Amino acid sequence: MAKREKISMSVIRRLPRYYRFLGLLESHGIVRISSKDLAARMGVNASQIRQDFNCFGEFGQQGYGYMVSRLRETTGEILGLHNAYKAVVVGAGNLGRAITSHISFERHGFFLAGIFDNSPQKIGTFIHDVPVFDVAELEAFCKREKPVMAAICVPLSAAGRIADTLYSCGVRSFWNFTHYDIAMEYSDAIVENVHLNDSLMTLCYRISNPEQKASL
Amino acid sequence: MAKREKISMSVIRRLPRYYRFLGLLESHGIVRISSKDLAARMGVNASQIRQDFNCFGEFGQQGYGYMVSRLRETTGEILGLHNAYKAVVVGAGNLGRAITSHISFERHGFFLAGIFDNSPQKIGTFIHDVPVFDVAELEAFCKREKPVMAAICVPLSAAGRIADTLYSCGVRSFWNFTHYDIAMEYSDAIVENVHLNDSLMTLCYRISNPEQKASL
DNA sequence: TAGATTGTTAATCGATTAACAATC
DNA sequence: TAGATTGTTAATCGATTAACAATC
Repeated sequence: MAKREKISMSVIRRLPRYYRFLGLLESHGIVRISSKDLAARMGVNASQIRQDFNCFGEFGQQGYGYMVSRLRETTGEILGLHNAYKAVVVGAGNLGRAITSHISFERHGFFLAGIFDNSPQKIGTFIHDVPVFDVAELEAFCKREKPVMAAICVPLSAAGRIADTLYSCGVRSFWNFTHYDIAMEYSDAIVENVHLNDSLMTLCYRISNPEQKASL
Repeated sequence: MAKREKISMSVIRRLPRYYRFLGLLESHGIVRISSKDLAARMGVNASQIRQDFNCFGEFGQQGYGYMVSRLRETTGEILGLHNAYKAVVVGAGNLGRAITSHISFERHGFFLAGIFDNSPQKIGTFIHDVPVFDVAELEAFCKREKPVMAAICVPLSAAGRIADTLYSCGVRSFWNFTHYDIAMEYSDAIVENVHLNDSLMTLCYRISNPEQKASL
Protein backbone atom coordinates (compact mmCIF):
# COMPACT_ATOMS: atom_id res chain seq x y z
CA MET A 1 0.00 0.00 0.00
CA ALA A 2 2.26 2.75 -1.28
CA LYS A 3 1.19 5.72 -3.40
CA ARG A 4 -2.38 6.83 -2.62
CA GLU A 5 -3.14 10.17 -4.18
CA LYS A 6 -6.76 10.55 -5.18
CA ILE A 7 -8.37 7.27 -6.12
CA SER A 8 -11.52 7.56 -8.21
CA MET A 9 -14.74 5.90 -7.10
CA SER A 10 -14.75 3.96 -10.37
CA VAL A 11 -11.59 2.18 -9.27
CA ILE A 12 -12.78 1.64 -5.70
CA ARG A 13 -16.06 0.09 -6.78
CA ARG A 14 -14.14 -2.48 -8.81
CA LEU A 15 -12.00 -3.61 -5.87
CA PRO A 16 -14.61 -5.85 -4.21
CA ARG A 17 -15.05 -7.77 -7.45
CA TYR A 18 -11.31 -8.27 -7.77
CA TYR A 19 -11.24 -9.42 -4.17
CA ARG A 20 -13.95 -11.95 -4.88
CA PHE A 21 -12.36 -13.34 -8.03
CA LEU A 22 -8.95 -13.58 -6.38
CA GLY A 23 -10.51 -15.54 -3.53
CA LEU A 24 -12.11 -17.87 -6.06
CA LEU A 25 -8.79 -18.40 -7.86
CA GLU A 26 -7.06 -19.03 -4.55
CA SER A 27 -9.63 -21.63 -3.59
CA HIS A 28 -9.02 -23.30 -6.96
CA GLY A 29 -5.35 -23.58 -6.04
CA ILE A 30 -4.15 -21.07 -8.62
CA VAL A 31 -0.97 -19.47 -7.31
CA ARG A 32 -0.12 -16.81 -9.86
CA ILE A 33 -1.99 -15.04 -12.62
CA SER A 34 -1.30 -12.46 -15.32
CA SER A 35 -3.44 -9.40 -15.79
CA LYS A 36 -4.34 -10.78 -19.22
CA ASP A 37 -5.63 -14.07 -17.79
CA LEU A 38 -7.50 -12.40 -14.94
CA ALA A 39 -9.03 -9.93 -17.39
CA ALA A 40 -10.31 -12.76 -19.57
CA ARG A 41 -11.89 -14.53 -16.60
CA MET A 42 -13.53 -11.35 -15.34
CA GLY A 43 -14.59 -10.02 -18.72
CA VAL A 44 -12.67 -6.77 -18.35
CA ASN A 45 -9.64 -5.10 -19.91
CA ALA A 46 -6.14 -6.12 -18.81
CA SER A 47 -4.85 -2.54 -18.90
CA GLN A 48 -7.57 -1.57 -16.49
CA ILE A 49 -6.55 -4.23 -14.00
CA ARG A 50 -2.92 -3.08 -14.08
CA GLN A 51 -3.96 0.57 -13.82
CA ASP A 52 -6.31 -0.15 -10.94
CA PHE A 53 -3.79 -1.97 -8.78
CA ASN A 54 -1.06 0.49 -9.62
CA CYS A 55 -3.09 3.19 -7.91
CA PHE A 56 -2.02 1.54 -4.67
CA GLY A 57 1.50 0.32 -5.40
CA GLU A 58 3.40 -2.25 -7.43
CA PHE A 59 2.17 -5.73 -6.66
CA GLY A 60 3.22 -7.65 -9.76
CA GLN A 61 6.45 -8.96 -11.18
CA GLN A 62 7.38 -8.15 -14.74
CA GLY A 63 7.40 -11.15 -17.03
CA TYR A 64 5.67 -13.20 -14.38
CA GLY A 65 2.36 -11.83 -13.20
CA TYR A 66 0.76 -11.45 -9.79
CA MET A 67 0.79 -13.80 -6.79
CA VAL A 68 -2.90 -14.56 -6.26
CA SER A 69 -2.91 -14.83 -2.47
CA ARG A 70 -0.72 -11.78 -1.94
CA LEU A 71 -2.84 -9.70 -4.32
CA ARG A 72 -6.00 -10.84 -2.59
CA GLU A 73 -4.63 -9.99 0.84
CA THR A 74 -3.47 -6.61 -0.37
CA THR A 75 -6.84 -5.86 -1.90
CA GLY A 76 -8.50 -6.75 1.39
CA GLU A 77 -6.14 -4.42 3.25
CA ILE A 78 -6.80 -1.59 0.78
CA LEU A 79 -10.53 -2.06 1.33
CA GLY A 80 -9.95 -2.05 5.08
CA LEU A 81 -11.58 -5.45 5.69
CA HIS A 82 -9.24 -6.14 8.62
CA ASN A 83 -11.13 -3.49 10.60
CA ALA A 84 -14.05 -4.21 12.91
CA TYR A 85 -15.89 -0.92 12.79
CA LYS A 86 -18.70 -0.93 15.30
CA ALA A 87 -22.04 -0.86 13.49
CA VAL A 88 -25.76 -0.82 14.23
CA VAL A 89 -28.74 -1.80 12.12
CA VAL A 90 -31.89 0.27 12.52
CA GLY A 91 -35.03 -1.54 11.38
CA ALA A 92 -35.46 -5.30 11.82
CA GLY A 93 -37.87 -5.97 8.97
CA ASN A 94 -37.05 -8.48 6.26
CA LEU A 95 -34.44 -6.21 4.75
CA GLY A 96 -32.85 -5.36 8.08
CA ARG A 97 -32.62 -9.03 8.98
CA ALA A 98 -31.19 -9.86 5.57
CA ILE A 99 -28.37 -7.36 5.78
CA THR A 100 -27.65 -8.29 9.39
CA SER A 101 -26.06 -11.47 8.15
CA HIS A 102 -23.97 -9.54 5.63
CA ILE A 103 -22.55 -7.29 8.32
CA SER A 104 -22.09 -9.85 11.07
CA PHE A 105 -21.26 -13.13 9.34
CA GLU A 106 -18.77 -12.16 6.71
CA ARG A 107 -15.43 -10.63 7.61
CA HIS A 108 -16.10 -7.38 5.80
CA GLY A 109 -14.69 -4.75 8.12
CA PHE A 110 -17.59 -4.39 10.55
CA PHE A 111 -18.74 -5.65 13.92
CA LEU A 112 -22.48 -5.54 14.49
CA ALA A 113 -23.15 -4.30 18.02
CA GLY A 114 -26.93 -4.00 17.99
CA ILE A 115 -30.17 -3.98 16.04
CA PHE A 116 -32.95 -1.50 16.77
CA ASP A 117 -36.68 -1.81 16.12
CA ASN A 118 -39.94 -0.54 17.56
CA SER A 119 -41.86 -3.82 17.48
CA PRO A 120 -42.41 -5.34 20.96
CA GLN A 121 -42.35 -8.81 19.37
CA LYS A 122 -38.81 -8.26 18.17
CA ILE A 123 -37.29 -6.31 21.06
CA GLY A 124 -35.36 -8.65 23.32
CA THR A 125 -34.81 -11.29 20.63
CA PHE A 126 -31.55 -12.08 18.85
CA ILE A 127 -30.74 -12.12 15.15
CA HIS A 128 -27.54 -14.05 14.41
CA ASP A 129 -26.53 -13.61 18.07
CA VAL A 130 -27.02 -9.85 17.89
CA PRO A 131 -29.57 -8.41 20.34
CA VAL A 132 -32.58 -6.43 19.14
CA PHE A 133 -33.11 -3.31 21.25
CA ASP A 134 -35.94 -0.81 21.50
CA VAL A 135 -35.34 2.00 19.05
CA ALA A 136 -36.13 4.35 21.95
CA GLU A 137 -32.75 3.32 23.36
CA LEU A 138 -30.88 4.15 20.17
CA GLU A 139 -29.64 7.54 21.32
CA ALA A 140 -28.39 6.31 24.70
CA PHE A 141 -26.77 3.30 23.07
CA CYS A 142 -24.93 5.42 20.50
CA LYS A 143 -23.71 7.91 23.08
CA ARG A 144 -22.35 5.02 25.13
CA GLU A 145 -21.07 2.68 22.42
CA LYS A 146 -20.06 5.19 19.74
CA PRO A 147 -20.79 3.10 16.66
CA VAL A 148 -19.01 4.22 13.49
CA MET A 149 -21.61 3.07 10.99
CA ALA A 150 -25.37 2.67 10.87
CA ALA A 151 -27.46 0.71 8.37
CA ILE A 152 -30.82 2.37 7.84
CA CYS A 153 -33.63 -0.07 7.01
CA VAL A 154 -36.64 1.80 8.31
CA PRO A 155 -39.66 3.15 6.41
CA LEU A 156 -39.04 6.47 4.65
CA SER A 157 -41.30 8.27 7.11
CA ALA A 158 -38.96 7.39 10.00
CA ALA A 159 -35.66 7.80 8.15
CA GLY A 160 -35.14 11.51 8.73
CA ARG A 161 -35.64 11.30 12.47
CA ILE A 162 -33.37 8.24 12.78
CA ALA A 163 -30.64 9.87 10.71
CA ASP A 164 -30.82 13.04 12.82
CA THR A 165 -30.51 11.04 16.03
CA LEU A 166 -27.55 9.05 14.72
CA TYR A 167 -25.79 12.09 13.31
CA SER A 168 -26.23 14.04 16.54
CA CYS A 169 -24.60 11.13 18.39
CA GLY A 170 -21.57 11.29 16.11
CA VAL A 171 -22.33 8.60 13.53
CA ARG A 172 -20.87 9.77 10.24
CA SER A 173 -21.20 6.77 7.92
CA PHE A 174 -24.39 5.20 6.71
CA TRP A 175 -25.45 2.19 4.71
CA ASN A 176 -28.71 3.66 3.53
CA PHE A 177 -31.53 1.49 2.15
CA THR A 178 -34.14 4.25 2.20
CA HIS A 179 -34.72 7.05 -0.26
CA TYR A 180 -34.06 9.64 2.39
CA ASP A 181 -31.15 11.70 1.11
CA ILE A 182 -28.69 11.61 3.99
CA ALA A 183 -25.81 12.81 1.83
CA MET A 184 -27.69 16.01 0.92
CA GLU A 185 -28.69 16.61 4.53
CA TYR A 186 -25.27 16.06 6.07
CA SER A 187 -22.48 16.95 3.70
CA ASP A 188 -19.72 15.47 5.85
CA ALA A 189 -21.39 12.06 6.08
CA ILE A 190 -20.14 9.05 4.15
CA VAL A 191 -23.23 7.49 2.61
CA GLU A 192 -23.44 4.29 0.63
CA ASN A 193 -26.92 4.09 -0.86
CA VAL A 194 -28.66 0.89 -1.91
CA HIS A 195 -31.72 1.94 -3.85
CA LEU A 196 -33.55 -1.26 -4.69
CA ASN A 197 -36.41 0.56 -6.38
CA ASP A 198 -34.01 2.39 -8.66
CA SER A 199 -32.33 -0.87 -9.58
CA LEU A 200 -35.70 -2.47 -10.36
CA MET A 201 -36.77 0.49 -12.52
CA THR A 202 -33.49 0.36 -14.40
CA LEU A 203 -34.15 -3.31 -15.09
CA CYS A 204 -37.63 -2.39 -16.30
CA TYR A 205 -36.15 0.15 -18.69
CA ARG A 206 -33.68 -2.36 -20.07
CA ILE A 207 -36.39 -4.97 -20.61
CA SER A 208 -38.52 -2.36 -22.35
CA ASN A 209 -35.60 -1.20 -24.52
CA PRO A 210 -33.68 -4.34 -25.38
CA GLU A 211 -31.43 -2.59 -27.91
CA GLN A 212 -29.25 -1.54 -24.97
CA LYS A 213 -26.72 -4.15 -23.96
CA ALA A 214 -24.16 -2.91 -21.39
CA SER A 215 -24.31 -4.40 -17.94
CA LEU A 216 -22.01 -4.62 -14.89
CA MET B 1 -40.87 9.83 -26.38
CA ALA B 2 -39.28 10.88 -29.65
CA LYS B 3 -35.59 10.47 -30.55
CA ARG B 4 -34.03 7.42 -28.95
CA GLU B 5 -30.69 6.62 -30.46
CA LYS B 6 -28.29 5.04 -28.04
CA ILE B 7 -28.90 6.13 -24.47
CA SER B 8 -25.99 5.59 -22.10
CA MET B 9 -26.43 3.63 -18.90
CA SER B 10 -25.27 6.71 -16.98
CA VAL B 11 -28.37 8.55 -18.14
CA ILE B 12 -30.71 5.63 -17.55
CA ARG B 13 -29.52 5.09 -13.99
CA ARG B 14 -30.38 8.72 -13.22
CA LEU B 15 -33.97 8.42 -14.44
CA PRO B 16 -35.40 6.69 -11.34
CA ARG B 17 -34.07 9.49 -9.16
CA TYR B 18 -35.66 12.12 -11.39
CA TYR B 19 -38.89 10.16 -11.25
CA ARG B 20 -38.77 10.12 -7.46
CA PHE B 21 -38.01 13.83 -7.09
CA LEU B 22 -40.69 14.79 -9.59
CA GLY B 23 -43.20 12.71 -7.61
CA LEU B 24 -42.15 14.53 -4.47
CA LEU B 25 -42.55 17.94 -6.12
CA GLU B 26 -45.95 16.94 -7.46
CA SER B 27 -47.10 15.86 -4.01
CA HIS B 28 -45.94 19.26 -2.72
CA GLY B 29 -48.24 20.88 -5.26
CA ILE B 30 -45.45 22.32 -7.39
CA VAL B 31 -46.71 22.60 -10.94
CA ARG B 32 -43.71 23.72 -12.96
CA ILE B 33 -39.98 23.78 -12.38
CA SER B 34 -36.87 24.96 -14.18
CA SER B 35 -33.87 22.74 -14.73
CA LYS B 36 -31.90 25.15 -12.56
CA ASP B 37 -34.29 24.82 -9.63
CA LEU B 38 -34.58 21.04 -9.97
CA ALA B 39 -30.80 20.79 -10.18
CA ALA B 40 -30.38 22.75 -6.96
CA ARG B 41 -32.86 20.52 -5.14
CA MET B 42 -31.24 17.32 -6.41
CA GLY B 43 -27.65 18.47 -6.00
CA VAL B 44 -26.78 17.97 -9.66
CA ASN B 45 -25.93 20.11 -12.67
CA ALA B 46 -28.74 21.85 -14.60
CA SER B 47 -27.10 21.15 -17.96
CA GLN B 48 -27.11 17.47 -17.14
CA ILE B 49 -30.83 17.49 -16.45
CA ARG B 50 -31.58 19.18 -19.76
CA GLN B 51 -29.21 16.87 -21.62
CA ASP B 52 -30.69 13.80 -19.96
CA PHE B 53 -34.30 14.55 -20.84
CA ASN B 54 -33.38 15.68 -24.32
CA CYS B 55 -32.18 12.17 -25.06
CA PHE B 56 -35.85 11.26 -25.22
CA GLY B 57 -37.48 14.34 -26.73
CA GLU B 58 -38.32 17.94 -25.91
CA PHE B 59 -40.41 18.17 -22.78
CA GLY B 60 -39.76 21.74 -21.66
CA GLN B 61 -40.85 25.15 -22.78
CA GLN B 62 -38.25 27.84 -23.38
CA GLY B 63 -38.38 30.69 -20.93
CA TYR B 64 -40.77 28.72 -18.75
CA GLY B 65 -39.44 25.37 -17.58
CA TYR B 66 -40.99 21.93 -17.30
CA MET B 67 -44.47 20.89 -16.20
CA VAL B 68 -43.81 18.67 -13.19
CA SER B 69 -46.62 16.17 -13.64
CA ARG B 70 -46.08 15.80 -17.37
CA LEU B 71 -42.34 15.31 -16.94
CA ARG B 72 -42.94 12.74 -14.22
CA GLU B 73 -45.41 10.81 -16.35
CA THR B 74 -43.06 10.89 -19.30
CA THR B 75 -40.17 9.65 -17.19
CA GLY B 76 -42.33 6.78 -15.99
CA GLU B 77 -43.22 5.89 -19.56
CA ILE B 78 -39.58 6.01 -20.63
CA LEU B 79 -38.73 3.66 -17.78
CA GLY B 80 -41.59 1.39 -18.84
CA LEU B 81 -43.34 1.47 -15.47
CA HIS B 82 -46.74 1.09 -17.12
CA ASN B 83 -45.82 -2.50 -17.98
CA ALA B 84 -46.70 -5.51 -15.84
CA TYR B 85 -43.92 -7.89 -16.79
CA LYS B 86 -44.56 -11.27 -15.24
CA ALA B 87 -41.89 -12.01 -12.64
CA VAL B 88 -40.88 -14.70 -10.18
CA VAL B 89 -38.76 -14.57 -7.04
CA VAL B 90 -36.57 -17.56 -6.31
CA GLY B 91 -35.54 -17.85 -2.68
CA ALA B 92 -37.89 -16.82 0.15
CA GLY B 93 -35.30 -15.97 2.79
CA ASN B 94 -35.21 -12.56 4.42
CA LEU B 95 -33.86 -10.95 1.28
CA GLY B 96 -36.35 -12.68 -1.01
CA ARG B 97 -39.23 -11.62 1.21
CA ALA B 98 -37.91 -8.06 1.38
CA ILE B 99 -37.71 -7.62 -2.38
CA THR B 100 -41.09 -9.30 -2.86
CA SER B 101 -42.73 -6.17 -1.55
CA HIS B 102 -40.69 -4.02 -3.92
CA ILE B 103 -41.81 -6.02 -6.94
CA SER B 104 -45.45 -6.56 -5.98
CA PHE B 105 -46.49 -3.48 -3.99
CA GLU B 106 -45.11 -0.62 -5.97
CA ARG B 107 -46.17 0.06 -9.51
CA HIS B 108 -42.73 -0.44 -10.98
CA GLY B 109 -43.36 -2.34 -14.18
CA PHE B 110 -43.70 -5.87 -12.83
CA PHE B 111 -46.34 -8.34 -11.72
CA LEU B 112 -45.15 -10.97 -9.27
CA ALA B 113 -46.63 -14.34 -10.24
CA GLY B 114 -44.90 -16.66 -7.81
CA ILE B 115 -42.21 -17.21 -5.20
CA PHE B 116 -40.15 -20.39 -5.06
CA ASP B 117 -38.36 -21.96 -2.15
CA ASN B 118 -37.31 -25.42 -0.96
CA SER B 119 -38.40 -25.10 2.66
CA PRO B 120 -41.51 -27.18 3.50
CA GLN B 121 -42.44 -24.57 6.12
CA LYS B 122 -42.71 -21.90 3.46
CA ILE B 123 -44.21 -23.85 0.56
CA GLY B 124 -47.96 -23.29 0.43
CA THR B 125 -47.84 -20.00 2.33
CA PHE B 126 -48.37 -16.53 0.89
CA ILE B 127 -46.13 -13.46 0.97
CA HIS B 128 -48.03 -10.27 0.18
CA ASP B 129 -50.76 -12.40 -1.44
CA VAL B 130 -48.24 -14.15 -3.68
CA PRO B 131 -48.08 -17.95 -3.29
CA VAL B 132 -44.85 -19.71 -2.34
CA PHE B 133 -44.29 -22.82 -4.49
CA ASP B 134 -41.85 -25.69 -4.26
CA VAL B 135 -38.72 -24.84 -6.21
CA ALA B 136 -39.05 -28.30 -7.78
CA GLU B 137 -42.02 -26.87 -9.70
CA LEU B 138 -40.05 -23.91 -11.03
CA GLU B 139 -39.37 -25.43 -14.44
CA ALA B 140 -42.95 -26.51 -15.06
CA PHE B 141 -44.25 -23.16 -13.84
CA CYS B 142 -41.95 -21.20 -16.14
CA LYS B 143 -42.80 -23.33 -19.17
CA ARG B 144 -46.47 -22.73 -18.48
CA GLU B 145 -46.47 -19.12 -17.30
CA LYS B 146 -43.51 -17.72 -19.28
CA PRO B 147 -42.29 -15.12 -16.80
CA VAL B 148 -40.14 -12.38 -18.26
CA MET B 149 -37.99 -11.67 -15.22
CA ALA B 150 -36.63 -13.63 -12.28
CA ALA B 151 -35.18 -12.28 -9.04
CA ILE B 152 -32.47 -14.60 -7.73
CA CYS B 153 -32.17 -14.62 -3.92
CA VAL B 154 -30.78 -18.10 -3.32
CA PRO B 155 -27.43 -19.10 -1.81
CA LEU B 156 -24.51 -18.94 -4.22
CA SER B 157 -24.26 -22.72 -4.32
CA ALA B 158 -27.73 -22.98 -5.86
CA ALA B 159 -27.55 -19.95 -8.13
CA GLY B 160 -25.97 -21.62 -11.16
CA ARG B 161 -28.53 -24.40 -11.29
CA ILE B 162 -31.44 -21.98 -10.85
CA ALA B 163 -30.14 -19.65 -13.53
CA ASP B 164 -29.69 -22.57 -15.94
CA THR B 165 -33.25 -23.75 -15.32
CA LEU B 166 -34.71 -20.28 -15.82
CA TYR B 167 -32.65 -19.56 -18.92
CA SER B 168 -33.59 -22.88 -20.49
CA CYS B 169 -37.26 -21.97 -19.96
CA GLY B 170 -36.78 -18.68 -21.79
CA VAL B 171 -36.24 -16.21 -18.96
CA ARG B 172 -33.83 -13.57 -20.23
CA SER B 173 -33.84 -10.90 -17.54
CA PHE B 174 -32.62 -11.24 -14.00
CA TRP B 175 -32.55 -9.22 -10.83
CA ASN B 176 -29.54 -10.91 -9.36
CA PHE B 177 -28.71 -10.71 -5.65
CA THR B 178 -26.07 -13.44 -5.73
CA HIS B 179 -22.46 -13.27 -6.84
CA TYR B 180 -23.06 -15.83 -9.54
CA ASP B 181 -22.12 -14.09 -12.77
CA ILE B 182 -25.21 -14.60 -14.94
CA ALA B 183 -24.14 -11.93 -17.42
CA MET B 184 -20.86 -13.76 -18.15
CA GLU B 185 -22.64 -17.09 -18.49
CA TYR B 186 -25.45 -15.93 -20.78
CA SER B 187 -24.38 -13.03 -22.94
CA ASP B 188 -27.89 -12.27 -24.21
CA ALA B 189 -29.37 -11.97 -20.73
CA ILE B 190 -30.30 -8.62 -19.20
CA VAL B 191 -28.87 -8.70 -15.69
CA GLU B 192 -29.27 -6.11 -12.99
CA ASN B 193 -26.94 -7.04 -10.16
CA VAL B 194 -27.37 -5.97 -6.54
CA HIS B 195 -24.15 -6.87 -4.79
CA LEU B 196 -24.71 -5.98 -1.14
CA ASN B 197 -21.30 -7.28 -0.10
CA ASP B 198 -19.59 -5.07 -2.67
CA SER B 199 -21.54 -2.07 -1.43
CA LEU B 200 -20.57 -2.84 2.16
CA MET B 201 -16.89 -3.22 1.24
CA THR B 202 -16.95 0.06 -0.63
CA LEU B 203 -18.35 1.70 2.47
CA CYS B 204 -15.55 0.09 4.49
CA TYR B 205 -12.98 1.55 2.09
CA ARG B 206 -14.47 5.01 2.36
CA ILE B 207 -14.53 4.90 6.14
CA SER B 208 -10.92 3.75 6.14
CA ASN B 209 -9.90 6.47 3.67
CA PRO B 210 -11.92 9.52 4.63
CA GLU B 211 -10.03 11.86 2.30
CA GLN B 212 -12.35 10.62 -0.48
CA LYS B 213 -15.63 12.50 -0.62
CA ALA B 214 -17.77 11.69 -3.69
CA SER B 215 -20.95 9.74 -3.14
CA LEU B 216 -23.82 8.03 -4.98
C1' DT C 1 19.49 -14.80 -23.30
C1' DA C 2 14.63 -14.68 -25.12
C1' DG C 3 9.93 -14.43 -23.87
C1' DA C 4 6.60 -12.67 -21.05
C1' DT C 5 4.33 -9.34 -18.52
C1' DT C 6 4.45 -5.53 -15.69
C1' DG C 7 4.24 -0.36 -14.74
C1' DT C 8 3.38 3.78 -17.00
C1' DT C 9 2.76 7.07 -20.56
C1' DA C 10 0.00 8.35 -24.51
C1' DA C 11 -4.29 8.04 -27.25
C1' DT C 12 -9.03 7.38 -27.33
C1' DC C 13 -13.37 7.44 -25.86
C1' DG C 14 -17.33 8.93 -23.25
C1' DA C 15 -19.55 11.73 -19.84
C1' DT C 16 -20.11 16.13 -17.67
C1' DT C 17 -20.28 20.98 -17.70
C1' DA C 18 -20.35 25.52 -19.87
C1' DA C 19 -21.95 28.61 -23.28
C1' DC C 20 -25.25 30.55 -26.14
C1' DA C 21 -28.57 31.03 -29.89
C1' DA C 22 -33.45 29.91 -30.29
C1' DT C 23 -37.81 30.97 -28.54
C1' DC C 24 -41.56 31.13 -25.38
C1' DT D 1 -41.07 43.72 -25.65
C1' DA D 2 -37.72 42.04 -22.08
C1' DG D 3 -36.53 38.30 -19.20
C1' DA D 4 -36.15 33.68 -18.59
C1' DT D 5 -35.05 29.19 -19.74
C1' DT D 6 -34.87 25.71 -22.95
C1' DG D 7 -32.43 22.72 -26.56
C1' DT D 8 -28.06 22.01 -28.41
C1' DT D 9 -23.38 22.73 -29.63
C1' DA D 10 -18.74 23.28 -27.92
C1' DA D 11 -15.25 22.79 -24.23
C1' DT D 12 -13.68 20.34 -20.43
C1' DC D 13 -12.91 16.76 -17.69
C1' DG D 14 -12.27 12.02 -16.39
C1' DA D 15 -12.12 7.16 -17.36
C1' DT D 16 -10.83 3.48 -20.36
C1' DT D 17 -7.89 1.34 -23.58
C1' DA D 18 -3.68 0.89 -26.30
C1' DA D 19 1.18 0.99 -26.71
C1' DC D 20 5.64 0.22 -25.25
C1' DA D 21 9.91 0.70 -22.62
C1' DA D 22 11.51 -1.38 -18.35
C1' DT D 23 12.66 -5.58 -16.34
C1' DC D 24 12.04 -10.02 -14.33
